[in-house]
Amino acid sequence: MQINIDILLAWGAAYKKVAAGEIIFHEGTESSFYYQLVSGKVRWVNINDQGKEFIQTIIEPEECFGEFPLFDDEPFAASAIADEDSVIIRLHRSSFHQLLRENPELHFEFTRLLTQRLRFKFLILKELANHNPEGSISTLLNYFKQTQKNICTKCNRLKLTRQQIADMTGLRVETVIRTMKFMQSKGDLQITKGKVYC
Amino acid sequence: MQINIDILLAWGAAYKKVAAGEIIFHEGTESSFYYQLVSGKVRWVNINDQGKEFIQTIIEPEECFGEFPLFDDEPFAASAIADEDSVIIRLHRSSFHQLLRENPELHFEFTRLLTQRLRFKFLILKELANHNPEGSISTLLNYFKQTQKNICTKCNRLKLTRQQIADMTGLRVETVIRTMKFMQSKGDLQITKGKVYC
DNA sequence: TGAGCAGTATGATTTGAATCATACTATCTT
DNA sequence: AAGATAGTATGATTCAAATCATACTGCTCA
Repeated sequence: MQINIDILLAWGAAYKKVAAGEIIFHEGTESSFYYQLVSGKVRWVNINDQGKEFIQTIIEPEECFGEFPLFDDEPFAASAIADEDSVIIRLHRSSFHQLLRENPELHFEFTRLLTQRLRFKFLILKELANHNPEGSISTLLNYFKQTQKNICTKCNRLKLTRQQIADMTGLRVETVIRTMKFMQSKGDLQITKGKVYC
Repeated sequence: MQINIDILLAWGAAYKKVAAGEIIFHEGTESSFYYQLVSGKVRWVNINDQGKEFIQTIIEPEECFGEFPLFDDEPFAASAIADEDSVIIRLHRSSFHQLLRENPELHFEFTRLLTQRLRFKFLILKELANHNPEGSISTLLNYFKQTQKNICTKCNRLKLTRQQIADMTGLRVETVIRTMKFMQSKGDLQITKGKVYC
């Protein structure tokens, strides 16, 4: 879900450029803005004491992120880091709330987005709880296929690294590599020159 | 978050009694209703092929559940099962949508609820991904404390069984029992006659 | 075109949660 | 009050993912 850039600008939003690797906001800090990605790629991520990352969501252009504080007045639940040079746009929360009040259809779209994100978490959690790497990876890839995210719709090539899959499933990269090889041997997916085709 | 019973009734909602163990709705089935628990207890749960349960949320009186289909037109993401004889109330989706349209403040409250639930999933997922039973259990108990759920606010006694904690963290009940004993030995919590005090 | 680096892949070992089995305790029901 | 059952607890074993180490391949950049 995205809010049309022209609408955001009309309500006072401002662009911001971020460099690859730059932290847009930190988990645990307060927020006063609505964030939307214009171009580039951002990962919405938790980092533990050992520096290990858990990627909650990979944000793509036109998608919003870091919206929790706007609705529950709590700090950020995860950090946002740019995977590549990116452009984001942000709107102050008071303007954002007013925008929703004056545009109920937009509010419904937003509610739909939160629901889709919550459903995704239900899906991933039930798989993680099964302690079955193949199930977790399979479920994640199926989700990407259905939502047309992170997979090339023309050639079905997975656009993510094994490490990113590992970071989204709580598994180790070695486990993801071996599990995907196994899935290839079963015919569940194809691997050519290291590239995965679902 | 709850919608006042009188409002629900005024908009055409109807009560329904469910017996302990009764399945209110099944994962994967379609829905046309908004559900709210009036009395009793319900668990919102995924059940895998081996019959193992993953409890996504324990629903308490005045809380709604099964709301995803209302906003994203997809089937139920988990099943709802009554833990004890309960009373629920439900409103047809079209009336529910109209109720929100005519009451923007209610819609905002609902958005806040979804956000809180999403934040809880972010929290549990990042802990599960760390493969650290003590961290997962500790985080869950802290969450219950903060939200005053499942813990007696007068004596701090945990109202859930070890099995329920296991079902909410993806761990085995033996692991939860041993980990809680370990946490007791560290002074992180107290156990008296099998009862846990946080 | 070649060097360097990111990403993929393989092998060996460790380890802790799962698994299986069984006993004990608290609670409920008659 | 006693029997039955749910829940807690303990002990032993298994095993698959984590961990550690190292090699190979594809891609980027000069």
